[in-house]
Amino acid sequence: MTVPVSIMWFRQDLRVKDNPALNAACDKGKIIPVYILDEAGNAKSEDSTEASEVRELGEASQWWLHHSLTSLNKRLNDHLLVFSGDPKQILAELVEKSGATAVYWNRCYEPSVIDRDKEIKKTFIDDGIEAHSSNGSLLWEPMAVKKKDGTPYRVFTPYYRKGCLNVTPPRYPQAPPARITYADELDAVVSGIAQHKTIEELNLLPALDWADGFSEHWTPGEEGAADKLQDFIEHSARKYKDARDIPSMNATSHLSPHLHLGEVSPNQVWYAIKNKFESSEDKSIDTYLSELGWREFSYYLLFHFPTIPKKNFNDKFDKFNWRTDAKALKAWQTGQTGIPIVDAGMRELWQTGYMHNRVRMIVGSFLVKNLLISWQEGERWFWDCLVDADLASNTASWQWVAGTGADAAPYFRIFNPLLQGEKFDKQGKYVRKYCPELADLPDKYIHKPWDAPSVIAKDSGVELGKTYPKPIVDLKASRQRALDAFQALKE
DNA sequence: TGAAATGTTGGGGCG
DNA sequence: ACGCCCCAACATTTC
Repeated sequence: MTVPVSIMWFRQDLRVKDNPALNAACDKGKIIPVYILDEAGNAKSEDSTEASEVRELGEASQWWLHHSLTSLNKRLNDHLLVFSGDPKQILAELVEKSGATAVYWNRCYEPSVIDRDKEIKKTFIDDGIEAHSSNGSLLWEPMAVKKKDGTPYRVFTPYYRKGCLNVTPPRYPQAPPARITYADELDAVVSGIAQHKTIEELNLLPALDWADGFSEHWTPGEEGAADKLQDFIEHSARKYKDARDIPSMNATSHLSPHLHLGEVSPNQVWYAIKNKFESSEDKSIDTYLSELGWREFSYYLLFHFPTIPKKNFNDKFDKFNWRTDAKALKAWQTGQTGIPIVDAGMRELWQTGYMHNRVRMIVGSFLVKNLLISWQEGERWFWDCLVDADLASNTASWQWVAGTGADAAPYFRIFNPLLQGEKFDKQGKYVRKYCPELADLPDKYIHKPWDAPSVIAKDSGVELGKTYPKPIVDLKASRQRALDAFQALKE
């Protein structure tokens, strides 16, 4: 009697533990583990509607993916088969060549991917091949959560409390498969498939050495994710509520890039925290868990409002006249705005592929409100630079900051980067780290070098317009300009 | 998961 | 002792 063979199609679930699809596939028999870099989307992007956007991965995400696949392959004892091309066609060919009788995967929630996967599932089932999808990435799947009247929530708190917490607890993490048995002679199976590649051949690493610094901060893969989670639980979770706002403390979990590719499931994080701290012994635990809730909310919004990656959630803003200012945009991107906390954040992003969340809000507000440049520009830059770039979180968060989104910051909430700096980076530790040319300024002027008396500036080696830019906008005037512009829209 | 303007209160200095 | 002013500290309102 022969053992049935299944294809385990890895996507955004690059882990072995708590992987429902992998467990189901292993229960069935032997597996063929597969990863496919989807290039189908790029070819048809011309005629795609807003709702079915398929994006090319950002540069930082590509770097991460390369290392994450390498790590997964190791965990699978070098059995991961990697392809580049159209998943539908490649999977079909694999099924045919291998004699597999079933395909397993965990669901993704980007609009275009949902459509694609539905089609794949239907085709297989029509051909008599089993196709099973599971929930491996979310605590609460979007389709299950609705208001009483059947429409989706638009505000976070009722969504999270009434729609999620009060209805069902998140699925408890599953034990990893007792053993993984691989299908025989995988080499023969893939030998004739042109799209078969090695991980290196996917060409995910940037040509320049831009990403070299990333590895000082990050270890992509399931093990790196577990380490970060352990670190967070031991050192930061208990003080999260207040410490998370201080960029120099690095008291956030740093799990976002790991969660994005599913190197750890939100369920594993949720229960690791819950079990460790019993019934939320302090508010920090609930605050952290609600941040996982915001991640869920982003996926929820993307599912129910699939146009949010491109269009304003609140279409009133469609007629807003954003400024086009290539020079200012460039200054923002490169951390040369002359506003220390903004520049520090943008440079952290460039150097590490990451930015502390408090600072993301500050630089976002600055771009959209002080510079009046559209959130899409910011979103695109983050998409390319962030190792945790995630369509759902990135677009929902930018719309939030811009005031165009669901349950968003109101238009009149304009961060004053100077006050934010003084409040959350009192001694300027964060600014000094990423803007070393300002490091010798006294605390009093670290966030406003333009106010430093000339003697002090000179002593600190700071010459505005030379060693560090003058502010590219006047904070007070640009604030007023934004208020006026948004006010006009309202009328 | 703001900021700034405006309003209110209460303590202390002072005539 | 009292009124007056100043101002910090806090609260409320408005954008």
